[in-house]
Amino acid sequence: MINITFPDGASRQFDNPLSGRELAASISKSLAKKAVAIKLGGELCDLSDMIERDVAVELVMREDEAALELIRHDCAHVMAEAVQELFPGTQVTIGPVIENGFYYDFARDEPFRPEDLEKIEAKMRFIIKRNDKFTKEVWSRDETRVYFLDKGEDYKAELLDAIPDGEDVKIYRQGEWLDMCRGPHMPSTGKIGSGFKLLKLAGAYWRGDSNNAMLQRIYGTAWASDDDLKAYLHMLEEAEKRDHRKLGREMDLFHFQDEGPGVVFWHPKGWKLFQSLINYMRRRQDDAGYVEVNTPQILDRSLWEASGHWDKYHENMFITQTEDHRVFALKPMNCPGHVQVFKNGLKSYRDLPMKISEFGIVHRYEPSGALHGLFRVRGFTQDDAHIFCTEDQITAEAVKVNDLILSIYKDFGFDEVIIKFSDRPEKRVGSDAVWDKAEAALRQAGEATGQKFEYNPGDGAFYGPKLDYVLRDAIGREWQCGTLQADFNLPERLDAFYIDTDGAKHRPVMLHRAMFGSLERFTGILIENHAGHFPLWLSPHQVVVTSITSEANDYANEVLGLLKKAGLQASADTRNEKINYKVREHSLAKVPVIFAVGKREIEDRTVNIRRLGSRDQNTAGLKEAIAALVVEATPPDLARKI
RNA sequence: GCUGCCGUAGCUCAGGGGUAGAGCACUCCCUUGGUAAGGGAGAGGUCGGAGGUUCAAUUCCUCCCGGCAGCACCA
Repeated sequence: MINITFPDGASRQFDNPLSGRELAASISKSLAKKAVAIKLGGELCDLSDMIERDVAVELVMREDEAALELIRHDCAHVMAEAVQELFPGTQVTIGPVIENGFYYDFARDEPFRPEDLEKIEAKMRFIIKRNDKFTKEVWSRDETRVYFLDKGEDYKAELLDAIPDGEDVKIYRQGEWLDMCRGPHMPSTGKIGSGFKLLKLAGAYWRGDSNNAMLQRIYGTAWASDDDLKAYLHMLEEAEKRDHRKLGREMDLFHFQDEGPGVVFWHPKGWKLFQSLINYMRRRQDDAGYVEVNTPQILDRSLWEASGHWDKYHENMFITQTEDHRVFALKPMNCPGHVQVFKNGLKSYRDLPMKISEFGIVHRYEPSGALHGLFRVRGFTQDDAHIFCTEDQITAEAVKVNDLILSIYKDFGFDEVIIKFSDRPEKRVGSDAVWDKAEAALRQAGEATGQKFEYNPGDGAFYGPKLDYVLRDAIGREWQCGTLQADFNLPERLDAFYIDTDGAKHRPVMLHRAMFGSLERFTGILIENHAGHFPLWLSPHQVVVTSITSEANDYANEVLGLLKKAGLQASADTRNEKINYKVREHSLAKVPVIFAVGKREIEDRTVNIRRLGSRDQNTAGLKEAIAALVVEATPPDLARKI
């Protein structure tokens, strides 16, 4: 007797094992038709799988959320068949489901061309229309190996060897074509429907290792319906519109040029925004007891050797040699410099914790392929700080850092923050005993914050474990910005010490921390998060006063003077253009507030106000309008103090 | 760094072995207009760089530089 329970709590008994399909049919014909898979004890399985034990089941319909990954996975198989049919001799490798779609990696000497995607897609639609049944078979290892090697599918044979002993080797057939696969799949290719599209071609290393051969990856997206596909493609277009590289140019914030790959030319407005971030952070850090320093851009090789950076990263450092053959490196990190500040002059336990901060400009020779607008650059500014403290102080200091980070993100409108704990990586400095201590201390500190955190094994810095702060932006993307790292190694390597109550030298612990991380990158994130529509306090160009006729030019300039006197970032547009033209231009430039002044406003000493994103206008007295903007433009931390 | 694609005016892009094109932006003139493009004229280019093939290269080939997508990397 087999006892099957359903999600609604109902249960049914069967005398003999039966398949999911039979179970569905036993309930209703239409259910059997609509079901595409079954969950057995929460695990997604083929409808053809036999139910042989007491289990909780859930039939999965094509429209169900759970079916989406099947649609995508099936789509990957169909794509692989289409590719092998169109391009004989191409080897298949792996084709997993990813967020919003799928990909399949192929091995083929000839590169695929962008126009091939259309042909492949057409072939896929043909295969889907043919509605081939997916059937599962279990093969022996030997016959599977012989089959794929015989077909010239060396990668598949290699994948076979990776399947753990005792696990079945499953083969899924669709018509004439078959693939070794973990499954599950829907009953037939026709269930995929038409809501899919091949998106892009890219190279990808076999098994994600850059020492291996490069395969060709084809990415696709797939959805339950054409409408869902359309919505997704529309979302992609919208995301493209907020691309900070595009907005940076349109809003005249910054530029890049060939002579400086990966380094930013900040324009006046972009720099204003950048300075707003620094000013804000400086106030927050001052309030939190940090002392700001500035340390050299270039330092002798020996210091980087001592810190361990040379050994780990010298290939990624900008190195310079002087006439006297001394080798200097542009700093890739601020920590060694801060240790020098700490070491200069004897420190007492009374000086701890000492929180040294710097808006440190660091340079890293990033691989050319990694560069990406402001998000990945070769020269950037960190809101870096190092807290020199005793082991006993770690928890309290970590909690303070945690609170500060969360408070700061909130001020920028990022309420959703994920925290990740990373422990020792393979490449590291320091003994295991020291790492044991550092990891335990940081983990305990993390727990003391009361925040939940995810575990991210092996991803720590080479000198210590870390807590990373990941924020979620307006369109759901995640950005790792803040970090808090416990370091027992660098103080040792660079011989930092303080005099404790016993009159003897002791090692301090260093907590490395950053909150924005890279100011450049954070600026890019803000641009994309707001799609260029900055809140007033961050906007580098807050108000433009437009004259409606040249008669109003003098008044416009007078208004401008008052705005500036009130500390607002403002300009006047007295050009000989129509108001429509000016409104359009400043709206496109994303100026948050447009004042329009004409005869009426001159007479009444008022301004007509139009806010970005609204077609409505309202008129207000000059003084009142400016006063209201001053309030709105006050940074959130200062507003709290008023 | 790797694979693929790309590089033409400030921007967005068309073109293509035989003296380089459009729209917007820019300059000047007309227009004084009440909330997302008023009209006209003008100026603007070593077609990313260096070699090569050719009577002739912006166009074809090679190398280099830079960008884009993904992979790898990210102290």
